[in-house]
Amino acid sequence: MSSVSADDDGHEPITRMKSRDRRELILEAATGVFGDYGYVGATTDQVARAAGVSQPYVVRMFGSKEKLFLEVLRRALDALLSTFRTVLAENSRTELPRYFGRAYVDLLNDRGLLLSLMHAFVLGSDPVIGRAAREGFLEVYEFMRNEAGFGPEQTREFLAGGMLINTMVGLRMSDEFDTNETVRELLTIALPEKLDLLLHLGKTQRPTSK
Amino acid sequence: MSSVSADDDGHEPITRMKSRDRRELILEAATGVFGDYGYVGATTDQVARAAGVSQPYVVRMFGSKEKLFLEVLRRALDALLSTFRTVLAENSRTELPRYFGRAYVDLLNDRGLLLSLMHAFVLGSDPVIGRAAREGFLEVYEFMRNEAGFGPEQTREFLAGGMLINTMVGLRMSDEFDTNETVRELLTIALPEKLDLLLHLGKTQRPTSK
DNA sequence: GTCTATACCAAGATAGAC
DNA sequence: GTCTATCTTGGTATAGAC
Repeated sequence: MSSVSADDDGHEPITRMKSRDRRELILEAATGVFGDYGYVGATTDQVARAAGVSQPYVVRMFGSKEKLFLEVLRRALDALLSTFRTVLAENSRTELPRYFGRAYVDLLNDRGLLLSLMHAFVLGSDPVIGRAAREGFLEVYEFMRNEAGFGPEQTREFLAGGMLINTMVGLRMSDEFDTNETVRELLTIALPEKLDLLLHLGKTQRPTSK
Repeated sequence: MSSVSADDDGHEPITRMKSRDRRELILEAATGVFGDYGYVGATTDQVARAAGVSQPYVVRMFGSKEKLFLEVLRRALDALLSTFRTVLAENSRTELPRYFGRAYVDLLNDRGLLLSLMHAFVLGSDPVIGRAAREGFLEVYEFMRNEAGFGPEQTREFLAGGMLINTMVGLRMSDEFDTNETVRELLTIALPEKLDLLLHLGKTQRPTSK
């Protein structure tokens, strides 16, 4: 413990920072919070506390909760696509599906990233977020077809597998891995490999209160 | 038009009804609304207006928004499973996957049903809804494995395909079918057959205001 | 069985100080 | 660049009349 106040919940005077850095910090925190509670369910105050700043500051910096979410979505898509592009550049064409699968599951390390994506994918009826989400999904689709050179059926299988993984994660199915035989079976089937990774993410940590 | 008030937005004196029937009516309305806006995003007032009753009445009848959603979830799962059971009873074992696929897409007719399910599947971090959602998904999984006799890989493929369809629907991807070439391509790939069905659901009708 | 009125709280956003 | 204080809205739930 340092010599400052014992109240370390992030509300003691904070060091100033370049706004670029703070921005990154908040975006990371927001990715986690949106991943856990969804766009509507998450509050800007939760994001603020997770980032160690004040609630109004979050709104100030991004203009609105909606704009913040759009940035989180953008970042998540960029991370996804750039991961795939790296895989594409480093591996032989034939083994791609397997490598993509691994890379995808690896993205689970970035807490909330795939989860935030999934939350966006269910918000199609929202006029602004829905549009962004559709466009985002299409980017991924186009990457598969055009850059990675996947055929229609191969693309379908890959996307479907991804959505199944997302659903398992969204459901926090792994929370019951130890206590439920059927869950073990299901997860073993649903996750091609790297099951261990999903499990090591640990149980969902839910703050006692909102 | 009948002789009653011209204000027909559902707020004129309503005929009394057996509570069982009213209950069904509200559950149907709620399925649609939750499907469109998600559990958190939907309001009990939207549900009430869609059902033509007052907001407090909805809460009265179900105890809370949460309990209402749990009932919607339960009903959706029952509909899904009983549909599959019917298919199972009526068809030869060998062609099952195809028939299940069709039956699943047919469920899209029940506006909001699969959508509400999908919304539940992303709420794993909610202590009560998350638990119900996991259990629901497991019911479907067990049906496939035990009742329908699907093998692990067959089950995986089926569930994955289902989640991809759900995602397409959640994204309201079909709203852009006419205006976007890539969307047409994607939807043709993602929906094994019965694409027409998805399209005939029509554009998402979003009430001007909440 | 169903409504109207309303209490109450949570959350996003704004103003303005430092 | 960042905070505290606060306005405002909207949404769940309760009370009680008809």
